[in-house]
Amino acid sequence: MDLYSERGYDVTTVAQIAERAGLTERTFFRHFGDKREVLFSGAAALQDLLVTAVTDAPTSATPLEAVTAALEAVGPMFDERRMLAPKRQAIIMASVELQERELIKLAMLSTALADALRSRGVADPAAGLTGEVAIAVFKVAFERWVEEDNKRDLTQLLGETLDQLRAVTASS
Amino acid sequence: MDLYSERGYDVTTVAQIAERAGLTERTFFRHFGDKREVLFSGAAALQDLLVTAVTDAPTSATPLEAVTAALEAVGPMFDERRMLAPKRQAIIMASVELQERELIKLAMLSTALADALRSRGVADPAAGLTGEVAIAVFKVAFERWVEEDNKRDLTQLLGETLDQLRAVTASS
DNA sequence: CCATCTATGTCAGACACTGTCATCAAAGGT
DNA sequence: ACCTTTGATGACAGTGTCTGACATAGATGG
Repeated sequence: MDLYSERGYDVTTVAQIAERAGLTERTFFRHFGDKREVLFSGAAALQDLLVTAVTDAPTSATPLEAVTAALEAVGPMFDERRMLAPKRQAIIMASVELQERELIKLAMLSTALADALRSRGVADPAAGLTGEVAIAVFKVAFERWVEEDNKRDLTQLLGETLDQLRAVTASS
Repeated sequence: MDLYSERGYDVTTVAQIAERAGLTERTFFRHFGDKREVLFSGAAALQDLLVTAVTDAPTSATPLEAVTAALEAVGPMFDERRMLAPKRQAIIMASVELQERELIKLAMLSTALADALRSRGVADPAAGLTGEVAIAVFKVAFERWVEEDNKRDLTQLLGETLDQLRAVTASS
């Protein structure tokens, strides 16, 4: 991450990363599938958090309420690391390649949420849609959080964005 | 696309594509930014269609109604080419690389929609959120359309998915 | 008839990533 | 203590993507 910040993602070679880490280029690729994956290794933990929150939501909760609980669960995780997240995000925003990786990770979160909802008995068009919508809310809230320099908690912004969602989709 | 279908995306080299097209490898990269872009050159037209639909929506339309009009506008475009779309989608679904490219194209559509909404005077959290939600609806409807082997029109499925969206996000 | 522009070919090279084999150290069983 | 096995690393060669630089040919336009 230091190298990506200093010189930029696309101009730093894997050889340079390996050198600074005191390893071989080959060894780097044994730890990470590719050059981008270094920045996304934490995605698995995030997914676990989301899925267990949905699974543990009360049976009476609607699909939207279940994913709302999941979003509330991940908020604090980011609020704690509010120092690292913006630096990481700046790197990602400077590279299309990295944005692609970020998007597919978010898509994986969406399908994981949808699967968790199906395990709760949610029918199929609704499950997939709710997963997508939850990630949409996360994306928008996270973007604002970074733009505002973390002046407000991500948790709070997630709540506001969920309110906005209900307002926007309210049948007129 | 023929080569990608026959042998698979990742095992076909650009040299093979260039040979079948009667060109040089170098020339291929002058026409397409990379190996994946061949399958996504039509995204620009799709974006234009969406944006103009939002722009041309009546001033009285709510943000959600405006993007609904946009989705209704792109439906027929896919229903016409219902022969080509599944083949293309099968190729994409078989390759993570291609899915990444697809996701970033969809994300670009989302931001284009959001920009068009802002031009209509929609405030900022709502504009971005509505763009994301519209793309979420498109993704879910499109997935069903392909799964069902185009038995129903995409236009119809988009309408149903929008209904599902309102049902799912209805305040309880 | 010349100038200019555009598309293409040719070549060399950087870099990401993979397969393969060798090496070395830690772990564990007898 | 000795052997075996396992896991992590290094060394090395090779393929494929993508880029930069230069040359060439055909089309276009004055």
